[in-house]
Amino acid sequence: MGRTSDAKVRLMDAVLELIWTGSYGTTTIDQICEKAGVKKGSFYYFFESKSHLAAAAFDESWKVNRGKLDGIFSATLPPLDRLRRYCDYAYQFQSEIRGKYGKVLGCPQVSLGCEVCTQEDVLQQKIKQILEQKRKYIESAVRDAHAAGDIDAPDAEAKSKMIMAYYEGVLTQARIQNDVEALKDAYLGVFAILGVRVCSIATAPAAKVQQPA
Amino acid sequence: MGRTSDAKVRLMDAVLELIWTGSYGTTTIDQICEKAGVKKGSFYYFFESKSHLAAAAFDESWKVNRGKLDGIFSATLPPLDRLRRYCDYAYQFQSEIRGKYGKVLGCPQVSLGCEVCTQEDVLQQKIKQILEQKRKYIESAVRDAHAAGDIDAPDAEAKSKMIMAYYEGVLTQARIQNDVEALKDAYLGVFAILGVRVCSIATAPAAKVQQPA
DNA sequence: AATATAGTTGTCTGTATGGTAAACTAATTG
DNA sequence: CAATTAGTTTACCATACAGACAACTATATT
Repeated sequence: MGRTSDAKVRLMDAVLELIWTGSYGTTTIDQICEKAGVKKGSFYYFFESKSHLAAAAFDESWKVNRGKLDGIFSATLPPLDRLRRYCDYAYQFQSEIRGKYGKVLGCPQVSLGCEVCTQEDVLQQKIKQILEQKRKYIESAVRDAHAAGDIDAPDAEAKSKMIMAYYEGVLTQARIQNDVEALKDAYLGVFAILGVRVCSIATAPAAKVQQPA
Repeated sequence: MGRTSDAKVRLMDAVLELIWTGSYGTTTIDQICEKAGVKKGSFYYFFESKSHLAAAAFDESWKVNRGKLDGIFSATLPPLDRLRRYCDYAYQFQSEIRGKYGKVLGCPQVSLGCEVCTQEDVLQQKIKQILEQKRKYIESAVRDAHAAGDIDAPDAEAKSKMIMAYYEGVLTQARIQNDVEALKDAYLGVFAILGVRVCSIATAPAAKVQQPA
């Protein structure tokens, strides 16, 4: 074995941040290399193109992020609490992002997916796949809520697609408007879609979502 | 007066199509000029930059499109019918687009807004402004529905924001998934958000939205 | 220490890009 | 028809870009 380095992960971190804070199209390989502190030769040693790097980076990032969602959507929690926590998490997280970057950045997968879906097929497939996995969390929460008699939603898949559209829609709006406030009440929309009488929930908000280290 | 030409509108048409079918970042001035059949010198005669052209084009396009929404949201129609028609329109329109371009393209304003919001301020403001105007249609429909006793929605603005997030979210998903099917049932989500008992509506679907010439 | 492996660097090339300037052409008006 | 205005074209420049490559360095294994 030769020596090891973290240049690969630095490149992945860099591209994620550049795409998220800007866009895929305007992010250049030179920029990525500069931010990562990696020379262009090394870039081409590790990745064959910008799109391959981006796909790898989103894949890797999702593996990490999944753990957070596993916690939020823990099966030990009442199903509607999980959804509530998911909304709270979005607000919390985007607020942090706003503090860090001065801007609300929304959902990386949707932003990138929306931008490249007609152009970059490999990347596009990766994004679709991640978003589909995200939806599964919602779907099983809805199914559990129905089974528990909390809501009437025999078609959990259909409901989860609605909620997903709404949730990602709110995040996209937050990005475009550069405003986190709409996220604060996002759960109201989710519960409305599910036909939950919100008053009974609003008085007992879920505990704050813990940020992992 | 010297001679006249339609090079300006050809440029605006071209940039709209290129951004919508692709993205803002990857659309070059040379591409725009080629598609419009206009030389680069002429481009710079009419517009000072790509972003200025895009802003003008979106502005102009919105002026045209507004007429369509005025029809869909006609105050003479029952308020919930207006929303239903709006959803039907999205499905119809995106289906046409899919036929024409082979791809579902979603909402131009959201796609562009999401892409450039951290980078192009002029453009960003224009997009925000158009989206806000779009929302107003929904808001007044919700207010009228509440006044008519069809729904219980004392805060029409808040509800309209939810519906807007959902509606644009469904369109964005349609683009990313390249699938119009979710749009067919979009009205279900809208009515769920409004707490409408959908069964009573679903049996009496609104008339097909007419396409203006 | 020898050698293979893993990682790094600076440089080079061809092309695409935005942007400018100046020459040119067509329509309109007095 | 001459002057003016509006619109068009071509040629050109500097820069930024993706991508390739060959030379180089550090580490691990034997």
